Amino acid sequence: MSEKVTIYDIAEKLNITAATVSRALNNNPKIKESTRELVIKTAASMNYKQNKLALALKSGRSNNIGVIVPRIDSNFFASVIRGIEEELQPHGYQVIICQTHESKQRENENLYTLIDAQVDGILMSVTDVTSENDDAFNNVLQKNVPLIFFDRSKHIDGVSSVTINDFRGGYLTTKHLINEGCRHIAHFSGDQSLEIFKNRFLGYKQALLDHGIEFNEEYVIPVKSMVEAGKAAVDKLLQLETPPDAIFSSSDFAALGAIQELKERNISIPNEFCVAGFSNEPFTKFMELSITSVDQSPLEMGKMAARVFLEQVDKTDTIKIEKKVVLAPELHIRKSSSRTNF
Amino acid sequence: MSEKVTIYDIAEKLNITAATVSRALNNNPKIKESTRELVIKTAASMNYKQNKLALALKSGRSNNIGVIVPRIDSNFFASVIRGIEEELQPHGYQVIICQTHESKQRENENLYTLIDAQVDGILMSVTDVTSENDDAFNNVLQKNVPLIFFDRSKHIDGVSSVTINDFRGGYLTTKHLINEGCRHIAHFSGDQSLEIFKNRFLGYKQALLDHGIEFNEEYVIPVKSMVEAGKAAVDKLLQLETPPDAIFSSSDFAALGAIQELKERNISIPNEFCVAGFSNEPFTKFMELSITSVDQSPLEMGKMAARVFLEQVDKTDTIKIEKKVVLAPELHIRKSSSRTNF
DNA sequence: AACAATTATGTAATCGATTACACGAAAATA
DNA sequence: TATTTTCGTGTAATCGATTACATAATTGTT
Repeated sequence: MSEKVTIYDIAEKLNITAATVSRALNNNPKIKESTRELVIKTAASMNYKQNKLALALKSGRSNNIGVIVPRIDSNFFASVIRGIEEELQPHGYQVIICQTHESKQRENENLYTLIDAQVDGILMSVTDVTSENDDAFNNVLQKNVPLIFFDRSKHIDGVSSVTINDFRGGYLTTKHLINEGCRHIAHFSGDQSLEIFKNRFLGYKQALLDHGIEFNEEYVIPVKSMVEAGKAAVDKLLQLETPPDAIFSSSDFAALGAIQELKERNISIPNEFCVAGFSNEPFTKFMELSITSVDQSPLEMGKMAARVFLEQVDKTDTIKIEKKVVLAPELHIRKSSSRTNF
Repeated sequence: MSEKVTIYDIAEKLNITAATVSRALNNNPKIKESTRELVIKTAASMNYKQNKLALALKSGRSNNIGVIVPRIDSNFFASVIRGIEEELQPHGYQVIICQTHESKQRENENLYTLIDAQVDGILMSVTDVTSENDDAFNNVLQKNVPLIFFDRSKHIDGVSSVTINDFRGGYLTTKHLINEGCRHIAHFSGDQSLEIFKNRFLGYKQALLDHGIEFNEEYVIPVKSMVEAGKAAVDKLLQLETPPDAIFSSSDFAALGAIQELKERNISIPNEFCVAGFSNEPFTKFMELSITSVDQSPLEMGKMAARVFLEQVDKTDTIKIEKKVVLAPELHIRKSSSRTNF
């Protein structure tokens, strides 16, 4: 029962052609009103459902868009995806998810796979920008498939991006720490080949400069986005001749690790030491000692990326609009860095 | 440049037929070795990529599978999806994500949309089981598309599911609280029309019974999975004649709210009051007062659901294997309920 | 009434790949 | 050498929908 019903079945039943059925269902104005009604009624009664695959083959558009992220089980990326899905669903697009696990090879595979699957666009957060081999990206562009970067982007001509102002995020946070009286501010930096981390670092540096605080190379520690990494980094910092009195971490997880380590050493937060993170992961506000962090409005970022995609799709192929959307970061000041009062 | 290369282009170049090209590329044994090599080499040199849409139309299989969850930006669901994606990717399947936001209507829409998109299977966590209208589900089954429930399931003949033993989760947690000396254990329950919440409740009840503790209806509070809901529930509980001395919450977020409220009232945890949650959300172990919680092994659940799907797809259509996989919950005992020592 | 203009529908190609069937050529057998 | 197998390839239909073009049916015009 319930074998697939096609427009040919409807046509046969009504003694007309599949072409007429197709036109009737697509509101082609050349169809007699009575025929249209009859076809629509019959289609409904036969429980007809358009075969999207046939449509896709004919039109060359799959109505699927691909999203590539390092991993999906992080609040930030999951929220971005949520935003994308919510924005694109009403337009009839389905979202296909791929993860890179920070592997450039996986990223390339995913790109090729998505193109093979004939997606109508690719929204992604880049995994690795050091590689000089951009074949996979070029392949996407050559195929004229809209490509949009979010959060972690890469400079490629004709590619739009939606990011936050990481420089400003770093600047604001550092300035806040300075305002709280900290004068020896360390920085946990992520992989500086990624712009987001580079910019957070630069914002940090600029804030120091603007407030007459000397930049100290030793205070910058490369750190993975993990609790353990934060602990180890604190250990390292406290061995310095002049240990710092604050940390601006580009990762909430590392910030958490730092706090745990400082507590174990009975260093009082925020009195003796202030800590601020980045990303506004849910746990930062849940802690008893809530953690100051920079919100990246992931939901908004996802929606924005989706909107940029919608603008680019359907545009004349020849014109390449390169759009750079930069969202404002929002510093959430919490207990881990509030000496004044809370 | 780089116009789509088809097997016809290759055929033309080599002065053979598209059929031969197709067979050569598909390792059909009837093709002369020399021809095969030539075709493969030429295909590579022309940068040929198989059009998956054409293949999908011909074969009726899209190589996409749909995943429906209430929301993606929750650690649990995101992790399940991660598991699904990792397990299915090597088999050439792409994962399409849909969210219901706990709306039955959205759930139905998603089901129809995925079927329209010709997915090869649907893995989902049910949103609402109260509804008697199963048209959307029946539509899936009629179309012979494998349907697999994970976590939140629903009894439908021929539908497999992967869940955890929620009863046992509830039982273990409650027993643990009893072992810690609690005798008045309250329960934050989710929507009991969902089996997961029903079973956690039943496990809780059974543990009380088995340990000679009277079940008190007043101690069971229906609670949304939100921090605020937990606070309100505590407020309510403390007004009882005999307030409880412990809470087993079916939500980590509500458990967190409870802890916050108890702290505000200067009730000491775990000495005066023990709290345990459910889901093992990342924040539960990050808190200074870490929260006892039940782990649902979401990654494993996702992988398992994917494996069940792989078993069912390609099976003779007539045989309906109904597989019920039940994973073991794992209680993570933490500070919020550890009176003994930690 | 004869012809033009309009409207509705049919015919057939197309999207790109797969595959049952047919057929010619080469190899094996008698 | 004649005949049967085997092998390799070509022919053409198919998946389901869309659409340019052709044609039939209807209406309008003089």
